[in-house]
Amino acid sequence: MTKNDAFDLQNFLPYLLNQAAEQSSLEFQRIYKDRYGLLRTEWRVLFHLGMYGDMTAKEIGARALTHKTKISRAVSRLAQRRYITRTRSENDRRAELLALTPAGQGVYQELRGIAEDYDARLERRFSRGEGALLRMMLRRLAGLDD
Amino acid sequence: MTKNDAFDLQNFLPYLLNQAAEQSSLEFQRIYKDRYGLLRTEWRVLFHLGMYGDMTAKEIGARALTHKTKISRAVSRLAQRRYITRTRSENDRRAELLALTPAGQGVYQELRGIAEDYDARLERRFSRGEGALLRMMLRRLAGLDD
DNA sequence: GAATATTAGTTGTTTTTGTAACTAACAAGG
DNA sequence: CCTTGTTAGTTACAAAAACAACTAATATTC
Repeated sequence: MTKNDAFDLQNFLPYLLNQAAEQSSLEFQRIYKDRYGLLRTEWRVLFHLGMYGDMTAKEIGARALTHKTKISRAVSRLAQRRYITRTRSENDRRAELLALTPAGQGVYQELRGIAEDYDARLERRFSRGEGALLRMMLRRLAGLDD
Repeated sequence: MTKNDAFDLQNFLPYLLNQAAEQSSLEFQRIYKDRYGLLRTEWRVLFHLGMYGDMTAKEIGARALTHKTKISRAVSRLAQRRYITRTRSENDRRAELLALTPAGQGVYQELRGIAEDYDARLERRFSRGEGALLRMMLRRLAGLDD
């Protein structure tokens, strides 16, 4: 009658994922937050532009699986800080093309270095091969491979 | 000069962890949210009590790595719905011992079943052994093993 | 054993998020 | 064209989270 299988909260995947994500995000944020006061979505927008080149808010939202209002607000704040510019698109005047300013480029470069270091530090917690497998599984769970 | 190593946002662990966590949490919430209208922290408090027995808000916070104000508010709402009772502790009258009511037990049992099913469904996305490894790595990242 | 510091939990205020409704531009069908 | 529908992005309002300040009880220390 009573379930005696090994289900445990500490092994429940959504719970574990949340804990791990929160933990590493907090730890990572402690490194860069004070530096530039960027919110997570702002950080993401910055990285998308820095890493993949100019694009519209919509494209960022699609890639990052993030709702457009979140993107919109992040873009506003980044523009206010003069990290990005917004240029209305020629062919579709609803959309605007986002691009990093030199200042934004600088911030991106520095944050990217920090991210690489932090990532490498996390990687060191796993044996060779484990890290790659972990990333693959997470990508699958995140639906990034679809 | 230019970094040409393989760093990619789509492989950055904190980013991936967040995406995966958000994705699975949202999906899982869609299953139980409408059912009982529980918020995530409320769900967690309920599960801690159901799974590990009566304890104080503080203990739950420590186990779940959750801030006390979040726990406090979750406890209030659970008590309002008569899912838990709060009894002032004998030896320390600041603390109160939390316990599930029969109604709370019932909800917990049902939600636990749902959780087990969902977890099993996620597990099926991975080959034998991968799932266990994933959980282990996540526990390590979450700092649950310390 | 009074003064001080700590701890369990709550409450109030500010940020951030989620959701819906909105504007302006485009697309398609008649 | 001109009505109807869709899309990019914003804004307004409600829900939730973060953070700080608070109360009341307990520990500590001199």
